[in-house]
Amino acid sequence: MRLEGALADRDAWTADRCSLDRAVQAVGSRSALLLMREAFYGTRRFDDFARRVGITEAVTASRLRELVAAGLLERHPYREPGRRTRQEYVLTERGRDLLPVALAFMRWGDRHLSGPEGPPVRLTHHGCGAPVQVHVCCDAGHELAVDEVAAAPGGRDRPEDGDDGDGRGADTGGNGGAGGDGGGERPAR
Amino acid sequence: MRLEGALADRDAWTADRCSLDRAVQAVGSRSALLLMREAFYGTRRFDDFARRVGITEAVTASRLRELVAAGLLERHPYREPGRRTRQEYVLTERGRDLLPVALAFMRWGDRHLSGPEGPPVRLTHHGCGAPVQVHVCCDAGHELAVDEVAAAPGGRDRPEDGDDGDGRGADTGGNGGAGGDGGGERPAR
DNA sequence: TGCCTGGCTATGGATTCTCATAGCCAGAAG
DNA sequence: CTTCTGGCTATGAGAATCCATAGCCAGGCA
Repeated sequence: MRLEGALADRDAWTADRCSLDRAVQAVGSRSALLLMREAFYGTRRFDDFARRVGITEAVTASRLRELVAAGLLERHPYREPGRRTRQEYVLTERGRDLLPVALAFMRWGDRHLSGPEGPPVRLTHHGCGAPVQVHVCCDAGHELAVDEVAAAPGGRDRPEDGDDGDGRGADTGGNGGAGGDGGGERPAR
Repeated sequence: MRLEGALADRDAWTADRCSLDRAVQAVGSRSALLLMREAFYGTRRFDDFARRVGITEAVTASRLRELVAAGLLERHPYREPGRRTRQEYVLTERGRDLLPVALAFMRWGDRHLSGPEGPPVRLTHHGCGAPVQVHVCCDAGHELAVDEVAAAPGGRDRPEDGDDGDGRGADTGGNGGAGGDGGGERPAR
């Protein structure tokens, strides 16, 4: 990784606003990540989360509350005939945006931590059947190795960067427009 | 996400060998991830790690030892003139493979957690200057949304990603030059 | 009315992670 | 030899996370 501009001297700046740090603090616990995995698998109900993840109901309640507070999940009331009203937990746009994180972890584990039996779950593209990967690439389509990534000081939006710098709520839902850039948004399908 | 084959009934199987879980247990702590971030930034020495990450030397020593044991970093002795021999910590192939995880977290934080000031660090492709993204896509080049990912039972075989546990060094995602590109591996747009 | 059940909460204790502080060791300096 | 310094380790306290075990509450059911 190459440090550019004001970042060039690594001792001249601190990473106190680091997005990686913030993200890890927000959703980096094991149980939170496993709950998100289940949400990606389609789970919506409290006790399904607890049972499928294999954590206690107390932890489930606590993490689910945090994930809702952080905006990754939303509570929606539902009611089955003859049953009382319950809450289900559904992914928000922000929660869905965490997919690359979950899959990147999963793929790394597949590659480096699965024993001779191989990985337990295989991911493919439902449309074409090809294996799923998580890539680091630039908007021009090049895949990058570590030493091809350049880090420069950030700041408010620059036209180039394809996404809303804002954060909070600004859903990328359907393509927030954002950057003129002409790339980096939703794929064709 | 679509569950296929034996996975279709989510209550008929348990995720006890889950790669995501294993990966998180192995390198999911905040300090470990931040140390890896510093390693990606180019840091190699003990006290630089401690100071730049902002954790105590005790934690630094402990995590660094774990990361070496897990094969993400390697200790190499070095010696400056007039100084005694020291150890430096350098990324292994397995450690470099964690880049998508770190950057996926970072990008998510950039997008959803950075305040009005915007993200503190901007990542670009050193070669072409375009912003860096982390994509979930299939080998055919399609970028995938959550509901396009299919999960099927895994197992050994599958030459492509069946890479074993001890595997260091293998592969690196066939791309090597990557660059050739012109449309090959990139997300379809 | 009273009991039962599914969904969620509360409490206590064991682990794990982190910080703060102090200590150890191999050379360099004197 | 003694002292100093950079690199690393050890120890104990506090916080976060997790498990196990109750407990509560709304509504269905008898």
